[in-house]
Amino acid sequence: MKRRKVGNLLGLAVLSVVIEGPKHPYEMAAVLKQRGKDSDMPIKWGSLYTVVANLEKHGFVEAVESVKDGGRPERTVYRITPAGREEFEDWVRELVGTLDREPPRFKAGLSMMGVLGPDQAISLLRQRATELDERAEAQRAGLEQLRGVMPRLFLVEVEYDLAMTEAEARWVRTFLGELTSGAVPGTDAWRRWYETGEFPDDLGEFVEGK
Amino acid sequence: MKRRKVGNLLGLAVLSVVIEGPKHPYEMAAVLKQRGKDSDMPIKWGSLYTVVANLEKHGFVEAVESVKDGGRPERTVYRITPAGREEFEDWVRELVGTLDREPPRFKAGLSMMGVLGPDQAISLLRQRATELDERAEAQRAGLEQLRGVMPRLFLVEVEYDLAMTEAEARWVRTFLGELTSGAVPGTDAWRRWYETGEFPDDLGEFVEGK
DNA sequence: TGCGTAATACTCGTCTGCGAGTACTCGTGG
DNA sequence: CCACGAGTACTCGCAGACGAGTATTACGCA
Repeated sequence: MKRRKVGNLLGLAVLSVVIEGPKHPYEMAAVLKQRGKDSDMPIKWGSLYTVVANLEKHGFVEAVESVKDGGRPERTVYRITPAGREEFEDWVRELVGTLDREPPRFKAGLSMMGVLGPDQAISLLRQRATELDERAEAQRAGLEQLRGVMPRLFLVEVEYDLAMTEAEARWVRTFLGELTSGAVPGTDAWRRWYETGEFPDDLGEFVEGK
Repeated sequence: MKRRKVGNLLGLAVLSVVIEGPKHPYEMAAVLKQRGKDSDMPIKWGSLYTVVANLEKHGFVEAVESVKDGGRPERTVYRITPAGREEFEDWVRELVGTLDREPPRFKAGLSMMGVLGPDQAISLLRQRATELDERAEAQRAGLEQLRGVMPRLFLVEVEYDLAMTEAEARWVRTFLGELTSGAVPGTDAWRRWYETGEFPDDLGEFVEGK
């Protein structure tokens, strides 16, 4: 038995809008988009209908009616069920309350940075640092602008995002500093390894530093 | 044309081991597992063979031979190609140098925390904070222990992970502090909304605080 | 010597995700 | 007044991800 009957996060988004009233899939997507949820998660049309169908299969939503409004294609309107409400809350509870091992891709990159050699690594990290700063700046601006319009409580997730961006930027900058100032032992051995392609059979080379 | 011909991160892992010498799939998995890569990414057997096949299809690896060693099932041994080497480096370059919008699930949870009401939210956040501390502690311990054995350069990704865990823990604690001390306006309106199910039609309720 | 269990090395089939199409309708500018 | 582009509302089908199964051999141990 797997964890979640419907695993796609888009399913959560669907529940979150359909909880406010019955909707047909296209409308759900429209609401999501209008609320800016699509910025972190562009709506995938293919997935939307699959996900809604799955939610229905598991009794989290049910079809209410098929409206033929004007000459438009037939629309099936769905409504959330009590089970769906339950599932939604439980899902949010899980998301907020527990850590999920979902390791960031950057971590994978770091662990394989060896192949690039120190010089390239440094320039890439510099680039990342710049991008992080830019993103943080954009987030700060967006936040500032929203602060007048939206209550603080609705901005929490943006604040979190910003905090994390800043933290990563700080870490990258710190590491970069150590790397360029020669505080990290083994950089020379690393360069040699990159240039010759031969891995030093003495691991000690990486720890002495020159 | 999509970004990456083989998109699965497992493909990167495969390249990273096959670059050290020809291997058959099962052996790749074994090496990965032995190096502890499987802790952040448990090997999915189904994916492994699909991914290797795809890598072959796109010319990143090639079959070297089919060995019949002992009575064991036939094994197909793969070797990396120059294109594969190129792809590997390029992939790592991308991972290190650029930001990928891959929004954390916790962020989704935060943005929907509303349905839970403030009290439940607070207790869940406390739980998360505890888990974060535990993880950080475990990472610190692991790091300390590895530091004697492995060169610093090979521990970078763990250091990054730790820094991020600590940063998140700090943010959660800070937010929790604000929430419980009443520094966040609108908490009462939030509770009322949760208890009655009625969303205040005056958004101002969330901003006045009481 | 025989038996159960772990390790080896995959194969198969399902289920999901999603891009690309389809078809219809409404508004508007020429 | 009608052609065309933007919006509406899906459908289809492929490709990738993955779990669960399969078959064989090696090994410990009673």
